[in-house]
Amino acid sequence: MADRRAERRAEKRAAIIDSAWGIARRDGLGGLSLHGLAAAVGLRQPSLYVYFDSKLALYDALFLDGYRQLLDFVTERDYTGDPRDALVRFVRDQVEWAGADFVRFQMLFQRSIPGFEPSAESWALALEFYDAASAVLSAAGLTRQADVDLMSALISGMCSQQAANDPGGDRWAQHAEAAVDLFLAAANGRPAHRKVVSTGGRT
Amino acid sequence: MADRRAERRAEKRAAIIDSAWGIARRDGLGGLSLHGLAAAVGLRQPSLYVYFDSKLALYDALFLDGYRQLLDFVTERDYTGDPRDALVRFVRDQVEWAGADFVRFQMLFQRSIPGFEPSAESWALALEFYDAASAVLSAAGLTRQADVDLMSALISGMCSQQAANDPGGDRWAQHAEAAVDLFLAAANGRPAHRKVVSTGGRT
DNA sequence: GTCTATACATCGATAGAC
DNA sequence: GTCTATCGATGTATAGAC
Repeated sequence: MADRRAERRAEKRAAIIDSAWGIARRDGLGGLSLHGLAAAVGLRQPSLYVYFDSKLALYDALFLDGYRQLLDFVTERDYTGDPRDALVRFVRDQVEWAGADFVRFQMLFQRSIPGFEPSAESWALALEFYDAASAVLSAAGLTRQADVDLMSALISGMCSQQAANDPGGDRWAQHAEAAVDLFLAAANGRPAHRKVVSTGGRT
Repeated sequence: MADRRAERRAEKRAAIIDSAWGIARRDGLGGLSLHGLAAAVGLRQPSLYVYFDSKLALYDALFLDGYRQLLDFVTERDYTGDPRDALVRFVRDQVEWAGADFVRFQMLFQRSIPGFEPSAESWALALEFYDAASAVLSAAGLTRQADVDLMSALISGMCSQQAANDPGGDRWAQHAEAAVDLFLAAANGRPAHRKVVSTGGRT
């Protein structure tokens, strides 16, 4: 078909985005420049405007691409089966995924670029991920708002620390099981009212 | 004596730093410019070089000032008394403090400015804070590396979510008690103990 | 210590030829 | 679709007068 052109265009766009990730990993997200990016893909800077309307549009494409990667990563994995085990795997996967690429994590989960707001289309993909994550938590019995808020915060914190302090490692990822069991122990053995306790001593 | 001059100089430096925080809150940390900052304090841009050697030095001053604020905040509070209650107060205070100023949180705990690395002097102050935080955790019985890593991650995540999603609110801060009790219930129902090494952590 | 003037670089974006 | 050329803005930093 005559969509040969659109296809090659999409491929080139993807190549530019890949290259942008590489530069961002080296120079930081805020250090990304169109001149440098163009040079890296064998173009002159104005030619990038054939593929992106503006620099913010490029950032939006990165945001979208990052969530596409994350969503692909999540959907190609199996979080069915025993809900507790699934949640453990989910947490470990998330932390490892975050630790694999700090700037990608930064782009998706932190607000480090002044003036950048994801487009509605990109944000929709982000919401898809949050829905998928909610399903895994919910299946394991974490449905109360407080539980979800806290578990989300813990996963987020583990990802952040892993990405910032031990990129590529597993110092925080290895605590996935402990993290999940903390919550499940509390959520399962919870009567109407929580009334603890802590003697300060040990048993 | 003739330190009148040094005194006024320090005051002016502090005024510049305060103004810089205000601009950063409005334009983002990366959106801070020396021209804009100078105008805001009634100076011309080159005059800022009397007070700061470079823009990175200004960022370092902000980093230092932020940790000074945090350390003042922590030391003026009382985290003695019942260790569990102290830890609950500590967590709540931290989350509220983070939620009070997103860019300050961003400067202290995220790496959003390409090329900026805190100086050794500034970093020393950061370590003071981590020591103080460790003491509060440790007093409550959280001494194992895994416990400290996870509790740190949870506090960090709560702060991050609070600052990014509910600035000035208390959606995450109100879960301080639940967060602490999760950990203490687990830590107390467990025979102890291994030795812990320094966390060296940063979010 | 503050100013004017300016160097000098970088950057995002546009116009128009090919 | 890619280029050359260039604009205009911004931004950091320095020199030197006062």
